[in-house]
Amino acid sequence: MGFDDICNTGLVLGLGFSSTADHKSKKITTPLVGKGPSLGFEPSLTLSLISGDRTYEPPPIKISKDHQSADLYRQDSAASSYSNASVKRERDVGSEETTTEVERVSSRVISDEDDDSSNARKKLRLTKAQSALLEESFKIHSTLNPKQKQDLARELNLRPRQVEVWFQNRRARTKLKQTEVDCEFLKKCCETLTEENRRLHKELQELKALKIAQPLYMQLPAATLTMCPSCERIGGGVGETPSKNAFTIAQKPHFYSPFNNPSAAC
DNA sequence: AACGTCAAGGTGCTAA
DNA sequence: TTAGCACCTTGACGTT
Repeated sequence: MGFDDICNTGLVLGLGFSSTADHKSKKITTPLVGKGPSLGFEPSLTLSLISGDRTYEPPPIKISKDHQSADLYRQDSAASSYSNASVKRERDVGSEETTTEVERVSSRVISDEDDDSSNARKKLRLTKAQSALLEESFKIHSTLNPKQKQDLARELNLRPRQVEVWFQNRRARTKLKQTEVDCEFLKKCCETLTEENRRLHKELQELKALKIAQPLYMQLPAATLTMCPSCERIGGGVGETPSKNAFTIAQKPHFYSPFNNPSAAC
């Protein structure tokens, strides 16, 4: 069952987050991966009727200056990105790496001799040792103060800016991963609630049919019906108002019936 | 060739 | 004003 199918039930499932922390908050003190969904916010699901005229609108796409003058930017970017020789010397830095790591990085080195022959932006790859140390540090603290950054950069033979960028990207990856986990969790919630909704609709139809089938004199007054205690929580009537019926049964629309299976919520 | 990954650049926001 | 961050994007490189 796809998401479109879920959304075809005549109901709208709202996915909300009651945030406990501003998403722009500066400090993320713990890595989020693997801690289950919704750290820092509480997912909330609401089922409501489709209003009919609302469609999903993706967030506005930001058009950066890059797109307006792409070619110019590429030139500038290529020229500026690696103008700092300290980036290019990064390969020499991981001299303690194994032979496989040497192989891994060999094609990425821009030697000083290559420097003036090509302005092309070459991708820096961190060595396994560097990545491992960065990961280890990230586990301890996902953000760095300037001193930690300096120390780590010195230890890794990288520029502080590179360490900073690595942590920024690492946080972004963590957040993306967490978002995917949350998404899966909410999809499951959606499926569960859709199924519950379907079941309750069916139960309601059965109750209505039962009521119609019974002779009028056999219908019990409301006061004699047994209310399902757990349904105290499930509010909201479906269908006609009680005042239209021969009997006024209810403030709570859903009553326990001995002819039906009790609610799964019970 | 298409796609995924990731280092790094650009931009806007916020707190100090 | 500025540093630091999130977010978005680019481009190089590896993999399929």
